[in-house]
Amino acid sequence: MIAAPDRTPLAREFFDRPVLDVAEDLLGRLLVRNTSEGPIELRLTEVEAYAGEADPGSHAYRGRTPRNDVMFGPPGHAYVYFTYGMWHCLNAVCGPEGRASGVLLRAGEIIQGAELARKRRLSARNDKELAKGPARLATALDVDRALNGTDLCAGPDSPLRLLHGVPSRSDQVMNGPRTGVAGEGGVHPWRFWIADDPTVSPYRPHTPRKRRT
DNA sequence: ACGTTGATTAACT
DNA sequence: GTTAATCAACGTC
Repeated sequence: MIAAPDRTPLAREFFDRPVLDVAEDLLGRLLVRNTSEGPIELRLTEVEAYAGEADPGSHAYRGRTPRNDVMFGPPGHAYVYFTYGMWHCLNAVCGPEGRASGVLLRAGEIIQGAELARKRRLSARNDKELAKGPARLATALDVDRALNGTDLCAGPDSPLRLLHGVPSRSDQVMNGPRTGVAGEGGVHPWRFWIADDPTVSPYRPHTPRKRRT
């Protein structure tokens, strides 16, 4: 007998904790996107923690700007940023207000609305690739900066929410270095994923860019 | 391995 | 005000 996942939203207090605790605890939870065509639901399988202004890997490292403003606000809200001229990535803001920590939602398994996700991810060769990577996840769920600042703890009519779902057992949670983070920020094993899950993205080390002369 | 693409920001005038 | 380097990535080669 398998218990049905808990479909109540995560409470504000869930996010108002140290970011590493929140990151690990988010694995197995449900991310629900209400689109005009219907809901898309995703079970989180991979995340990364970003620890505020002291973290060289964080957008907040150089202080508060219009772009990262949401990270400095109250926990439990969505921080969506645009990167590489093409893609969006989705984070959940954590910790006490002003701390500017957050969890990047890197990958997941689409468990409902796959037909809607496939329409947005035409290059995906199979359903396991629909949300295998942070920009793929955002694309599959039709997340862009219009959703920046969305309250993830709100009611069922909200466009983007995080529900309790079925949290992963701690003995299935792996951790290691973050993807693509250079220098001292790269030493922290702050990437968390569910062991042996086929929707987890491959690890990619930081690639230094060529300096233009 | 390489090209794509544009917001953001530091470093200039 | 203007410029140029940077960037938590993906798709195609």
